[in-house]
Amino acid sequence: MKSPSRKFKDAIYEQFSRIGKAVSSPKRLELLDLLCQGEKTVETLTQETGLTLANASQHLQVLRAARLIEAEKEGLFVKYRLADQMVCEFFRYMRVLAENRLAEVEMINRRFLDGKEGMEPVDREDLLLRVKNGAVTVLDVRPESEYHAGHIPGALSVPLGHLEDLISKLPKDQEIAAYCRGPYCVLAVQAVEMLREKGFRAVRLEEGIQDWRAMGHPVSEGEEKLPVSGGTI
Amino acid sequence: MKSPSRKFKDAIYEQFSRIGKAVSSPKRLELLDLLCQGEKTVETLTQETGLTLANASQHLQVLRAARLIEAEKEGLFVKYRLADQMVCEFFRYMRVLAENRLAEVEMINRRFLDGKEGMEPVDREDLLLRVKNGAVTVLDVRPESEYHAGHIPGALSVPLGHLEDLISKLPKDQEIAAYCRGPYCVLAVQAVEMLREKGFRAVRLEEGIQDWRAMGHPVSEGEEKLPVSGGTI
DNA sequence: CTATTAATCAATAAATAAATTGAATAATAG
DNA sequence: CTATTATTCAATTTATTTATTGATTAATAG
Repeated sequence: MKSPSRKFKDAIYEQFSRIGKAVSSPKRLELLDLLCQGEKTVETLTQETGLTLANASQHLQVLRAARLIEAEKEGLFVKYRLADQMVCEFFRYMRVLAENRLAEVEMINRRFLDGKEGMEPVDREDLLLRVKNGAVTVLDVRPESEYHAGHIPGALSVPLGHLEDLISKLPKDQEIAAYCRGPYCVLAVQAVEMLREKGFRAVRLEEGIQDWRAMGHPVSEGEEKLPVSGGTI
Repeated sequence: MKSPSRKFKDAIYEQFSRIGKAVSSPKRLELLDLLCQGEKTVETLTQETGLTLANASQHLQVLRAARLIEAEKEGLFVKYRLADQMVCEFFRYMRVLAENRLAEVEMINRRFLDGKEGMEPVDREDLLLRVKNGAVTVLDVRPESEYHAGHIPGALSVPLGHLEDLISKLPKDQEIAAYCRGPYCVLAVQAVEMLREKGFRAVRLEEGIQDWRAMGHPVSEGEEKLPVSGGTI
């Protein structure tokens, strides 16, 4: 006995809720966040999230059913990627909304960073400016494939696992800024800890590449064309 | 056996998912959409959504637990409102994402408008320009309280239920543009149908006040200060 | 005080979603 | 062809969410 306009509204909000349902699970949000860094196979996503393979696959299918991500088979592997850059921006907006509205987010973050580096309140405006101007050595400590998918111009690709090997080649005279996937990614925190132990002046850049992009800054893809000292070491 | 950084991530994404869970129900999205138009009592929201009172109340509490909305008791009534304008922008972004990614949205919309007015492809850029310049008579056909909470400058408040009474006072010489809550609200569609039956040149402005605001246009609150012919009739 | 009204609470049944397990596909190598 | 590897499917258990019902609370009027 529903009116036509009631049916219409129900149908429309039902559609909107498909997006909501897709982003209502913590694990799916983590998957989305990872895919914002670039395309990945199911296996990679499984390892990064700590899910079982079948479970990860199912979550990915839920995200795909909501048209937030796409899959493409490449040989034995299936590569998943965002269906649209807009999805990344949506996720980012959701993250910022959570940061603004949910005091718990800051609490959890503070508790985790307590004792670790990165807590010291760096002047972020100033840091970002120096990063942009190349006045600091910028390290991208994410896996290499994510660096290739998009990185801060001039940044060196030094995946965390290789930092120990490459650390001797880094310039001692200039300050180092390490960044990774964003404020809730732990790679850069660990990189800075290691760098400081070895006597480097190192700070963590909280922004991920998507934050960088959202601020209107340019993003490089693939290898760096070394102007002076950029590129993979 | 979870590592500290695994625990940290789980806790963080768990928080993000609170937002996602809140917007994973069609009815809660409808409630949010309504609250984007201005604060409302539980009773009003119940009527608008077709929910039972207890059910609406429960959904509102879910939204409140996610800190997306706030409640304030005023006498016998409880008024709910958005906790932050950002919530409205988030909802809007979600809506646009759904429109872009889910073909079903356009299909449902087209099917509903089929036969009704509003289908005719009006030149929206041009219409918006004329609305902004006051070259058309703009009718806000939402309930009066929503008009007061925010409306297009120069628009007349003519709630749909009063349109029949006030229709004789409207200018016949100028084109009329009716708007309501947004592209999926049916009030303006109905208003335009009625206006055309009475011989007016009338078009529907799909944009709601939040779309208008998002486009960077000014929004008026309260009564219109009639410059020439604005304000409530 | 009692009656009225708006809203919430509490308990339940019904529907959905999540994680786990083992089996099934699909692409490729040998 | 068989074996291997990456992924998905299907079935199940468990947990969570939703809508409904009736009782309860809170503010106000008489």
